[in-house]
Amino acid sequence: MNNASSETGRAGLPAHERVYREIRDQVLFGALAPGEPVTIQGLVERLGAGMTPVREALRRLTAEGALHALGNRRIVVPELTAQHIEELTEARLALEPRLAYRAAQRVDAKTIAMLRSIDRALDDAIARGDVSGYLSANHQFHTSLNAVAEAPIITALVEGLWLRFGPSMRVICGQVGTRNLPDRHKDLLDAFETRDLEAAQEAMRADVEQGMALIARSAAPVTGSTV
Amino acid sequence: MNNASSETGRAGLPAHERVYREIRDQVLFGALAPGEPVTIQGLVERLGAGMTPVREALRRLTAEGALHALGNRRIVVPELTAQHIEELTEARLALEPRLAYRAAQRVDAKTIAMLRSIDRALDDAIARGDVSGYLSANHQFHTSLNAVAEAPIITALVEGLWLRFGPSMRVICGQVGTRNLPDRHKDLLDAFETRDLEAAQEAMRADVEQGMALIARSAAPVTGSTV
DNA sequence: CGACGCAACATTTGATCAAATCACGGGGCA
DNA sequence: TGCCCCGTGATTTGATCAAATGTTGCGTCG
Repeated sequence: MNNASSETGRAGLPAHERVYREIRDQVLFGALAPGEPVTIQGLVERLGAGMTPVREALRRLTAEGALHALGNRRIVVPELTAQHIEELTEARLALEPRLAYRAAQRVDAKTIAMLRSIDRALDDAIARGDVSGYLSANHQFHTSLNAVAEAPIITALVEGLWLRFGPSMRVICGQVGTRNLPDRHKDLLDAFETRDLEAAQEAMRADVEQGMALIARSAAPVTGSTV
Repeated sequence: MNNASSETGRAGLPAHERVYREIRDQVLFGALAPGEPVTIQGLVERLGAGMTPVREALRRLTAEGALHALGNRRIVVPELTAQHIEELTEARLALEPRLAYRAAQRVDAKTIAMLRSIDRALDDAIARGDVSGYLSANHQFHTSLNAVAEAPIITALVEGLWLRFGPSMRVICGQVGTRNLPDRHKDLLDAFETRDLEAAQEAMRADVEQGMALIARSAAPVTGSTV
């Protein structure tokens, strides 16, 4: 009971870990806009943590590509160029269908039920026009799926990829609304139930391609937008 | 002229960056053995740096998977299990042939000449039985190749993968000697010269598979070996 | 238009606090 | 009587903080 920050279930963890997750979630859910500068002291004030933990969290996030370190020892939320989007698409297509394939080999009925539950929450969020809810549920769906694949290294790679397009995802959802958002999850879950490995892989491929196409289409070089 | 450490061409960089590269090279070239504990204070003494830079470098390396953080806030060089090797193989096969493909699209004559030069140094190292020389040249070959692919994100992913099996690579070379080391570089370079994209991709696939098979074969669960 | 000065910020250091491991000694059990 | 298990204290190591230092960027004045 030494910490007076918001009780979001991060008790007992070291400060740098808590700070890391805090910032990571803010990147993932779009609380930080692309191009926005990130200062250490600002974070120190905002999160009520010391300087060293913030520093370590920032270093870790830049190593993962969630943040971008300019040469001038300044850190910003990266803005995706068309080049980056193309590369991210290629990387995701190379890895995530494989994870789906592995997951289809290992998934059980209980997990499928859980995934369906998450997917229903996702549909609800879309129906409500709840962007944050959609992003959160979508991420949770894929995270849960990756856990089933039992491939921690590849999963870590993919998580890093998600960190990179998180901020842009938020911007895009704000632009196009929650209509036309990708959801190949039904096909994926059906493939899980029939143990069709190839179909699961294909469904994931389609989901990734659809999502990244959305980002690519809306990728305007917005610099200083209204936060 | 504030730093009295060894002049290895790392002048002008921030201390944490210098420390990071130092440790990373030691991991990559096998100066640190798998299972070996890594302490902050030991590094502080050995590298003559402050505590905070060492701390940041360690955090970054653990984030990349080059080091493994135990729950008990202790850090060790990871030991690869068969599971990990299988996963690393899958990830490398998914990514590196693509990089070779992209490199083949973009490579020019001058770069091919440079790569051939590195490959000759590599052959020399094998002939001399120089393990460190082989590891260094091999890494340099792939790094130079990746630079040609113009895919910084995927390249960063692959670099992270290399960090993971670096220590084991060293151990294995020590066991089997420099004979039978993988070298599909000739095929790769020939494919570059004829602009055969598919052949380049295939050569890289073979090189990766050969190298990882070597690791998998020699992967004994050695715990406390003679350091 | 260029040079100077100011302010904000990152970097680094050293010290201090907290946690975990290791070694050692005593007691119980075969 | 000898061996093994467990509790306790010392020591090593990690985590965090506050302050000093150097650099960068920007506004301003000549």
